[in-house]
Amino acid sequence: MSNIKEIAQLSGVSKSTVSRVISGRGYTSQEARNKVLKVIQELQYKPNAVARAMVSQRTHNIGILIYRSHYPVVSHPFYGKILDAILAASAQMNYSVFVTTDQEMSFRSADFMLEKRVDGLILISRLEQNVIDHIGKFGVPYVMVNGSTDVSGVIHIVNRDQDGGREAARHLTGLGHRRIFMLAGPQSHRSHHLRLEGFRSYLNEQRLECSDSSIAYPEASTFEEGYRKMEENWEHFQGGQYTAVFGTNDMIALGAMKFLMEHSVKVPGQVAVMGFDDIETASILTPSLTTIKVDTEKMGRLACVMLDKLIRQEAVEDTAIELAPKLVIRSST
Amino acid sequence: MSNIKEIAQLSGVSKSTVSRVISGRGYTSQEARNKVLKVIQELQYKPNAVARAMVSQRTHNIGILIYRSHYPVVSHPFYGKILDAILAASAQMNYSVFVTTDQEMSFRSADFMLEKRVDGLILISRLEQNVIDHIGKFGVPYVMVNGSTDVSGVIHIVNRDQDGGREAARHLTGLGHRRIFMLAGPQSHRSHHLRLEGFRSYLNEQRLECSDSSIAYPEASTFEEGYRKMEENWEHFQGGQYTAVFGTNDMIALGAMKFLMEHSVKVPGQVAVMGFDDIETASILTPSLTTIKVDTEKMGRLACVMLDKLIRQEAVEDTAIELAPKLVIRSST
DNA sequence: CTGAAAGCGCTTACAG
DNA sequence: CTGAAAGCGCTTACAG
Repeated sequence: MSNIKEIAQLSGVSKSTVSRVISGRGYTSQEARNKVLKVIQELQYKPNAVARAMVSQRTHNIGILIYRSHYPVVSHPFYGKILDAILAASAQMNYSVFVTTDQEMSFRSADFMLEKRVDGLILISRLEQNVIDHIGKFGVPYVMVNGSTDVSGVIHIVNRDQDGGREAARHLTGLGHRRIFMLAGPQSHRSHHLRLEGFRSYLNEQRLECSDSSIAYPEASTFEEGYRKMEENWEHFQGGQYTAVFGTNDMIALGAMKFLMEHSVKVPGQVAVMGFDDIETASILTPSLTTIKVDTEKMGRLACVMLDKLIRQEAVEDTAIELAPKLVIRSST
Repeated sequence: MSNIKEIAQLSGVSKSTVSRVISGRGYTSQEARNKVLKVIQELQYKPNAVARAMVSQRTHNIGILIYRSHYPVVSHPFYGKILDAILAASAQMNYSVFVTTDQEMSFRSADFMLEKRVDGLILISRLEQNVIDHIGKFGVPYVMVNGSTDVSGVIHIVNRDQDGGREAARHLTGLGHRRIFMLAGPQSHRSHHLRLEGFRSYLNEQRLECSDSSIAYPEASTFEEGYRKMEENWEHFQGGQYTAVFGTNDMIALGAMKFLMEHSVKVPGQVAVMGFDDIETASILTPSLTTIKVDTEKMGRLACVMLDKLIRQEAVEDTAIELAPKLVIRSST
């Protein structure tokens, strides 16, 4: 590939002039400009971004870190959508993005990104405090998406999960359901915890029963675990006169729904099922799943916008950005 | 962030020595090594990969280009899985990866990657010949995944789609189906074309009827289009005594299945439905979908392995790498 | 308006 | 075994 030196020689000017023509900064004569531009065309010159980064101390690259112990990661129906939004937004803002996934919660991926001198980092989902602390030490700007941290002042974009939980409870009770079985994902995860909390708080306010025996805790937020927990609690469920199931995410709800249908339970006729997230599968299934939609598009976009502000050292008003969830009524309730 | 110069000063040696200690190349005394390593520890020094790339003319970055006009891209149930595999494999091989998605088939994304001086490029899915030609001009190694090109000598990793189509036909006819309705995605796309071709060739060999009226062509390979085409052909379908539907991908098949179920057709009792790809949703739905599994994991991994060979200028035996599809029997047939 | 020089943070021969 | 120098491809003051 050609470089600035070659272009300078071929067009009979100095490297400085070539640089000025390309950047448009500083004075250049019309004549010089024409000659240079012509040679650039002919050689199909592509400026070397590595060299530029070297002198400007800015790579215009950002890194996305996703820690997940299980597949899918990028193709995850929820996180993948956030990633899609980030990719679209960052392209518009002229950032290239490194996507890094890590099975274990190690420093490896983070260090890699640090060595590559990314301008900033987007941390997706839950990650351990020590990783956050580690990254914080190097002064590289970062934002968190759909996760939380104890470090104050860190920009994080989250869904109003508690409100969403309440919304779900309002919808189900509004339909007349009084005995609702809850399948709540890992409570160490902010979202699952808050969704359950919101759901329960609404039931409590309405003076509806909501005992601990009405809650089962799948060990992972997966379809399989949703199915398994429903199976495990099948006898209790039948004896408890439940008329509805609430899962703290769609996958769990879908797993439970599958189990119910396999046992000839009519959904929503006999039991209504509701999830949270609004993944694509939720709308495809028969019956399609009623759920609480998380605005993943906005999450991803805002993550980029906020990170860009941090990178450019602009003032940032809010450190916690909370997005409004939205009830999506389909045919499972 | 600290640099090699700072480390040299603090440990009382030259930059050259520091560099030698870090790289492990060339001689260094035990004493010098200890001093340098100690300072590196204290400063939490992270070598600047940008500077290294500058001198070594190798970034150890690769770029993934995905052109798709519609969302989802990264979270696409099929392409996302390939991407996941690429990410995992490239991390193992110490490459960082830029993920770039583009709505239009422009040079923009490709040029961006070229400017970043990636060591190589992975092109996913179908892309127009002019984009491939453009990339080819710059001498950057690239491989294609799940796509095809007229340029000879280009490494491409594909599924044996024709074999898969035949396998599907064998399965359905083996179950006794004689009248099969086909929903074939965009025929400009290699996969959809070959899958249909394979399916038809098997029927022909078995002297089974396979007229053009038994085929409908959804305009996109989506759930919605599968549904819509089934709807459009509903009368014809009912009149034609069809007992099975074959979709050239799962999404199309799923759309058709949804329509059938909404019209009280028992699947597989009255009509069997079969897809292609084996996306996650296929196993989740009730009834779960019988399909032909594409080895996306291997596709992604091989793409990295082959690209790495090209980058290191190793000899490459085969230019076309074809993976074997696998029949996955579930409950829709 | 233009060019020579210095410098970004490294690595790699080359002397010593 | 070690250090000074040159160079990777740019940009940015600075002189002219």
